[in-house]
Amino acid sequence: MLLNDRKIRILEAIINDYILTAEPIGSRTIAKKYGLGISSATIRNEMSDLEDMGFIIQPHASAGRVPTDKGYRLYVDRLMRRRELTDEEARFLQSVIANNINQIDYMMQETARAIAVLTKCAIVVSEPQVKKTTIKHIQLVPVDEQAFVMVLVTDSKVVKNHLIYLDQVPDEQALARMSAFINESLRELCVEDIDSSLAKKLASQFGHEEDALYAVLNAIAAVMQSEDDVQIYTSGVRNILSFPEFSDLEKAKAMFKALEEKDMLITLLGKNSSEKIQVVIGSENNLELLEDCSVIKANYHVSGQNFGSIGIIGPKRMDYSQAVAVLNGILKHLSAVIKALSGK
Amino acid sequence: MLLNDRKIRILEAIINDYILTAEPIGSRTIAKKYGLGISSATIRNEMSDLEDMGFIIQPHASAGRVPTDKGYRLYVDRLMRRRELTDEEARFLQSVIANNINQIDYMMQETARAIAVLTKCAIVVSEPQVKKTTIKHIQLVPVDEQAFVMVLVTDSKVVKNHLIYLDQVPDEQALARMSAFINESLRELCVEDIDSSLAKKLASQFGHEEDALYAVLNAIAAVMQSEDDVQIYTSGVRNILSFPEFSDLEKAKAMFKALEEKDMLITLLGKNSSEKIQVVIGSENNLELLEDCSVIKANYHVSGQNFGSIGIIGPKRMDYSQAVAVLNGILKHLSAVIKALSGK
DNA sequence: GTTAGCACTCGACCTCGTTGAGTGCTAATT
DNA sequence: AATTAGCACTCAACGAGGTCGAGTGCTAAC
Repeated sequence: MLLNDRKIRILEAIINDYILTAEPIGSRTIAKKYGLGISSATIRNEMSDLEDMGFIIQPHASAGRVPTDKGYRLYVDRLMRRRELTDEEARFLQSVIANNINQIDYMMQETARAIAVLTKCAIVVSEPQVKKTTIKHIQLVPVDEQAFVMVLVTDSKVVKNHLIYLDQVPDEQALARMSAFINESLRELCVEDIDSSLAKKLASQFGHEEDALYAVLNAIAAVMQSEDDVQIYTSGVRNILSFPEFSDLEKAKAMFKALEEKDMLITLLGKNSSEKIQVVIGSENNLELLEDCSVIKANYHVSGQNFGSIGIIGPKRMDYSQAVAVLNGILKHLSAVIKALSGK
Repeated sequence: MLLNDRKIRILEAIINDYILTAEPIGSRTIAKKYGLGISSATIRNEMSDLEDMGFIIQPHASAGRVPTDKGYRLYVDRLMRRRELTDEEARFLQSVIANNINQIDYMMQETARAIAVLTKCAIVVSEPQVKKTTIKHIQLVPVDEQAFVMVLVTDSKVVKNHLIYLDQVPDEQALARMSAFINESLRELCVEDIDSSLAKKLASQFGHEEDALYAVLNAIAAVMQSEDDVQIYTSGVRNILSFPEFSDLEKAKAMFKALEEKDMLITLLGKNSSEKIQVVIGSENNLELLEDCSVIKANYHVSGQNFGSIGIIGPKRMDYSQAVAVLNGILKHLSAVIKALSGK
């Protein structure tokens, strides 16, 4: 059977209406609401065909039609109008990015919150993994008689703190010397390169304050360890309560629970590092718990560095065009801000 | 009317049962389930008295009784069995505290998450305010040609990072000198003491690299500014969905929304800094949105420093004894860990 | 190929009677 | 005087039955 132009127009009407109302839509409604110049009976025949082709389905015998995953896929690929962000949306996103540029690992979380506000969807963010990046600088900063801080800067400008407690904290000068020594030894090393044999070698080279040196190297390893498994944050999860598809409390609960399962979210955001925005509809994600959801996701790279991934999770009838526009907007603003800062 | 022993035992039975079942409880049930040795008719009479005294109430004419705020208050003050944490609970909390002792500002959030798991309630945490504490140390750490990090350590061991972008980043030695100079000038100063006149004075004293110095002082001010309004975090908010009192979707939504209102949460946690655990029942908190909830809260001080506050929010029939035990446990473990670390 | 007409389906909603848990009151019992 | 048994009454919850309306598929006419 051929998917002629009229069928497409009808399918488009069904999907647009369903996105708006979340109610199954019947032939008469289409005839009345979307002046296609044909009668409801004709539309009925065409709808029957569309159902045979797998684009729409009847939830039960005497109900209207609802788009299937295949229907949404066609919509996203061919029918959806791609739009730009409104000025207001753009300004909002830009301000969030600009305001958090001083704490890059925090920025993605704040951005997620902003997207949640704009799209009214749930947002998942994964942080960049430190182990893939190299150590740029280490600095030991005194705190008091029992503790000092190890500050670790990676080449992707992520800064991590780690308090180190010790019976005998070296004085400020000693800490500075040790910082310099470690920096000299570890500069540009990948975080993965640090192991116990390296620690031993360094300790013998440095020759004194062994306790402190070991503690620092351990701390570096600990930071690495904790960053080793990807960090995942969610935001705006409560937004799903506003969607009628989750007005069943059990479904809502299941959804909340699903969005707490880190492993699943990692799978969801995926490992591919394409810079293109991806739309995953319903069961395409192969995750049973989220088969009623769609995900729009993107990876962020700035000058070749991975800043993490963002996924927008909503019901299958979510506003795809907005979601895509928002992710595109972020991509644009992020590079713009970074470029402006690096002064070129 | 006198609140005699028998009335108290009946009230206790009602509250205990209601905490368990969330259903209004009638005289016959009490007679059967809690062998008090009196008939349901007698219990009916006593319940009628208890209602007159304001301890219980009938939600509607032919229903059983439910405790009032006054009833819960009596329960918490006089009837509730105070219990200790189980070994398992204690171990769990201790491990969370110990594992995050290296990042103190992060520890409270992780602790909140742990409490949410234990109590199945929603948890609110407020961070300690930097402006009340003094600057212990500042360190400038190079990142790359366009940026360096200002690391700020407060006397309560909280460490804050702030990336500073500049056309001309001073080299490592210059940064070190500037760190030393600022430390010398600001040591033990309260964060509130830094203003533009001080900045001018310091800039003229230091004499060179004015741009960078101003940027750093601004950054210090910015950190102060952002910390100026209390930071509030929530955890385990979705737990409220499991309580039957919020099985009405509208109520659940209202609750979610309420727990996003920062101002309200600040009011809720309160400004008083008593070290005692406080129980606030229902409308005692004077917040209409949360009048169906109770809050158990505590402030944490270690060697006189405020670490922030934690509030456990649940329905009025929550497990008060567990909530109190958990907060007590945290208080204990926190001091224990800190003491162990400071080596005394 | 399109449309009007019609029988049919089925969820949503309303009404109404039944059930059962609960109360308060009164009179009998201890 | 306190307790209890008994009874009439109340009311939410539940299920059965009925109506309504939005929707369909099919057939015959245009």
